Amino acid sequence: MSTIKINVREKLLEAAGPVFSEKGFEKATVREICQKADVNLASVNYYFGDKEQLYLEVICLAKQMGVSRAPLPEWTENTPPEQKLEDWVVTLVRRMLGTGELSWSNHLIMREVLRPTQACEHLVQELFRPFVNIADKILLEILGDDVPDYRRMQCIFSIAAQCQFYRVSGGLVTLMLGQEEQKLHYNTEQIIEHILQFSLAAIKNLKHEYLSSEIESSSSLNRI
Amino acid sequence: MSTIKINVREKLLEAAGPVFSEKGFEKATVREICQKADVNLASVNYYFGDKEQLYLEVICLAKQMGVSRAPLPEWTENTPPEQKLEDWVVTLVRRMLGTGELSWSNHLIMREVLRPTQACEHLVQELFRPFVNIADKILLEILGDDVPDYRRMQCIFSIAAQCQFYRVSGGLVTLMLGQEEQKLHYNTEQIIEHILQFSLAAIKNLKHEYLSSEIESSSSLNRI
DNA sequence: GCTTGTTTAATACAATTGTTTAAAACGGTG
DNA sequence: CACCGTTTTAAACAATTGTATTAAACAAGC
Repeated sequence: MSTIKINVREKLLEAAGPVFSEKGFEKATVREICQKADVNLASVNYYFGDKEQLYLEVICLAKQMGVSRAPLPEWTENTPPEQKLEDWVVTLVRRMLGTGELSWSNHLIMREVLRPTQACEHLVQELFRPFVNIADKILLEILGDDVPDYRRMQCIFSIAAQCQFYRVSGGLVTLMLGQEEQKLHYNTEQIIEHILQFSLAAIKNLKHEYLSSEIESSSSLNRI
Repeated sequence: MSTIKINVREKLLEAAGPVFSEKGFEKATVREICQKADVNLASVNYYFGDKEQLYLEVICLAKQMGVSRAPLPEWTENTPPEQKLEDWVVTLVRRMLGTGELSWSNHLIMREVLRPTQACEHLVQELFRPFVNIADKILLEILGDDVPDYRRMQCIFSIAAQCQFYRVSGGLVTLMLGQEEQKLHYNTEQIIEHILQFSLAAIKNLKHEYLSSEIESSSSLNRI
């Protein structure tokens, strides 16, 4: 007797998430959402005013789920920065490539990244910028403060770009490789391992570059 | 007397390119295209059958323009592979981030990458796979054949990912950085330079990894 | 000049969209 | 039971879409 009467608002929010994520704002229809939520067609306008307001609330919901779904692990004072960076990348890839029941939130957030609306600014402030700031601190630990700020940000972008690639261009990757090749060498764990190794090498090289330019002559070990 | 009578077909193709690129297939309307082309509404169906056929022909046109717009430079036998890789990256970034009058073709192709339709398979075969094969040969020159094939492909994906990032998430980058910061350190040339340095360091490290694992024990079986 | 095939034009059509409306159903409260 | 505010329902509305239709304009050949 307690669950048969669920709030219509909640039913709408739950039903709208996957639909918006799959179809996008424009192609998603109020009729399909209401049908999936098993409520009357007029309910969206009754409870949310219009379709766009419903969308904004769904985005907010997706943001909360995205954080709680794949949280960063706890670190102690002497956790090495390389370990932190690995955790950070793992978390990012998990959030981006996560599959399963709740993956609609990832898709929806990615849609906002690819084609920002007014909701994206909210995501930047509440989700992206804090997450990037964490990576920035890690890189500061690894690189030291001789490397200028914008160079760290470029590295963060390069890492995030690789994670994003497999989410965004997954269809292309499937078309480029055979499907058996993809299943062999492109599961989530191997993708993570490659991104980490690739990026860590580049970062370490950046550090050496600034080290050697500081010492100038004595260091003969610049890696390239 | 010669130019006042342009083919209606061509007018439609030229007008449809920017519209499809800006709005996407679904949101682009036949009415807007016909209005921009200054032809009658029924012309699309008369010359192309339906909207989708027009779209396919526009994609084909975009592919041709994309290649001719930013071609790869000519190489001689003794062009060093690092130079080739730089040319390759420069070409890819130019094709992806290219602005100006003809940039609608880039946008349109990127739309196909992000959400592949049947037209994408054509793009893979005619545009992406040949271009990736070139990079694969370059990396083979740099890395040698001790590095397995899929590792080269992972590197290519990582490079392409970084190029794609600034095209795909340009709006996000603008939101994350201040606009003045973006204009300072994120113009095309600096993006290219960073991607090159970042990726080349990672690739060289990969080479050293396989070199050392080869030398340290004569048996070549101890990869994992 | 008339005929014939091709192109252009204006309009109509059927389907789908978000939104509104007005009445019915519901749930307490006196 | 009667009343009243809230919620739900079915239907309608206005706008927009791709496409079809039908007739007019045109060009070319005889």
